[in-house]
Amino acid sequence: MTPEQLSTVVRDALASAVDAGEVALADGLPDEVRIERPRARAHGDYATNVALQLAGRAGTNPRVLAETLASRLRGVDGIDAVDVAGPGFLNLSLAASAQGRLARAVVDAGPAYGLSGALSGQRLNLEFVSANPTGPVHIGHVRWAAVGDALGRLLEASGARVTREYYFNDAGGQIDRFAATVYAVARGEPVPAGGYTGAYINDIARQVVERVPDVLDKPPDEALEVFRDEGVELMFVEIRSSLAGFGVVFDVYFNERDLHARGEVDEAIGRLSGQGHTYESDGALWLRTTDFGDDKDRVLIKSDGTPTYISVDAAYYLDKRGRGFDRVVIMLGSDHHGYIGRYRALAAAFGDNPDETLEILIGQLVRLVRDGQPVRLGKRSGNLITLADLVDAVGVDAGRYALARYSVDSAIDLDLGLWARRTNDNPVFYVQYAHARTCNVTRNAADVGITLDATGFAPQLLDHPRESDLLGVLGEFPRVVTTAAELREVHRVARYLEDLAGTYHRWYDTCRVVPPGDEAVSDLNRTRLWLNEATRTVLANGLGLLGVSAPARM
RNA sequence: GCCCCCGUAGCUCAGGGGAUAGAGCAGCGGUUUCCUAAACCGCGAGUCGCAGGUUCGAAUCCUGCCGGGGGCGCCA
Repeated sequence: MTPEQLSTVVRDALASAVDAGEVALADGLPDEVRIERPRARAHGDYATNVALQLAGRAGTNPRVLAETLASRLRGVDGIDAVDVAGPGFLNLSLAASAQGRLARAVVDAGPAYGLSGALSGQRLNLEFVSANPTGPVHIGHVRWAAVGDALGRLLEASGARVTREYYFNDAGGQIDRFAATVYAVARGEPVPAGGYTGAYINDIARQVVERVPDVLDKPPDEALEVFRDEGVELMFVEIRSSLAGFGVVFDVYFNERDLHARGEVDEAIGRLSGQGHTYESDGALWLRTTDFGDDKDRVLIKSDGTPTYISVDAAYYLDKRGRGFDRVVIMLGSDHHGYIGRYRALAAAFGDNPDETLEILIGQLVRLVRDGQPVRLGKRSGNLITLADLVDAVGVDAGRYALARYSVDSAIDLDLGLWARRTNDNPVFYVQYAHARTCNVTRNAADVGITLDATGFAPQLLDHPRESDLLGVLGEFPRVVTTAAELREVHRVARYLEDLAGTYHRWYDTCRVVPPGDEAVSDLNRTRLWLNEATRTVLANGLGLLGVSAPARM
């Protein structure tokens, strides 16, 4: 029996008590009865505080309500024991057979175990990374590369339709400075003020000259354009390929230039003006974002006649909405948190309810540390550490896992020494090792003739406390996935996997699948192989959600 | 001055209002004629920053304060 099924059973018991007139609920039945795994084994396999929650509404005291439910639950098939404890908790213990059947259900579901329709019907646009094409992807972007990609997988697993999108700022002043820098370096001149530094600039300059050999003979204006177009293109190819090397591929790479070229920026400004949300002052056009909760108004068109980034963002927001997304999710670094107010104001100015159509996720700073000292210098980009530097130092799996295992609300220091280590103080190896171990058990079992054969599956034999523990953790997985998706908290999956890995290792230590020595193979051995395979399935599915590999051998 | 995030064991961090606050690491002590010891078991370790409030019940929600990090352009 899964926690979800148990939850339904308890709700049914409540419903029948209401029907029988034993309980009167003012606002009707709750939609869902929450079932949790109690920390202490003495409190049963599962517990619910439903009686504590509803006693007030039922006009009775919690223990009385709990007893009413308990008497109805005691007869239910698969439930072994029901106790009322403390102020009114209902502690439930399952029969081993009812709990054990989960092993087979998980194996039968395979890669689908953990998928749900919790978010079905939602169309989400996830924008993340969106690093400017003026340099390589650096550490400031990498957290969202790992977390955003994993979040996309989680949302899809929960039934949402997701588009991953990269916004490519290929217009504006920073690109002008980038082009000027590359042009200057190609001519052997010093980097102009406000320009970019780093070894990658020399690479780009050299490659542009290779692609357009006569570029330096062109008139400066023309040459600058070549450096702009070619340089940005080369930079973008590098960004895409470094992200792909990190396992992050976007469905849409959106060019800012297209917004300008298609007139969408003018259109967005026109719409805002048409609805009376703008005014002129100091020669600039302002958007009255303070009408929508922002702390000050924002400039849409500068006094020199060019649009600000807010105008472009307005156009981009409209573009996304026009493509049919219910919800526009944007993931940004903490240095952009001030952006939330104005972006929400934009959505509101367009007549949307930002609580429903816009979600801005803020990730706190990531620093890299080695031997207790902050790592500041990257190889390719002078003062910045790049994605490639991180992958060089710890590899893709450890990099992704390390970034995904902490709440994005916390600033983190990643210890490169730790995450590169192949020991169990490195959480990603602890989890991957558990997976490799399940595979090894399967291989050894096959050698003595134990295979996943339904005829030998006897769930009532999985009655060891460690088996109950393991089955309990396996049963939580679907809810961990949907909770993580709903809360946009990817780290919950990583923490769950660490819990599962530990529970598995403890089970493995005590409960053998392959019988020792010359002992005969029994149904217990055969049934345990199902449990082993169920664990492998969940470890693999969970690691897959994080974009981390699940090795069969280590 | 205003805004966002954080403050839990020596360290790094989990902990969606519930029972005796957890894990990993570090420290100390153990476990292998038997599926991978990259594992497992045991021990010690806490004023959940402080003060109020809401609640039957607060690490969790609210307010204020203290400490740390980050931000507040007609840059993007």
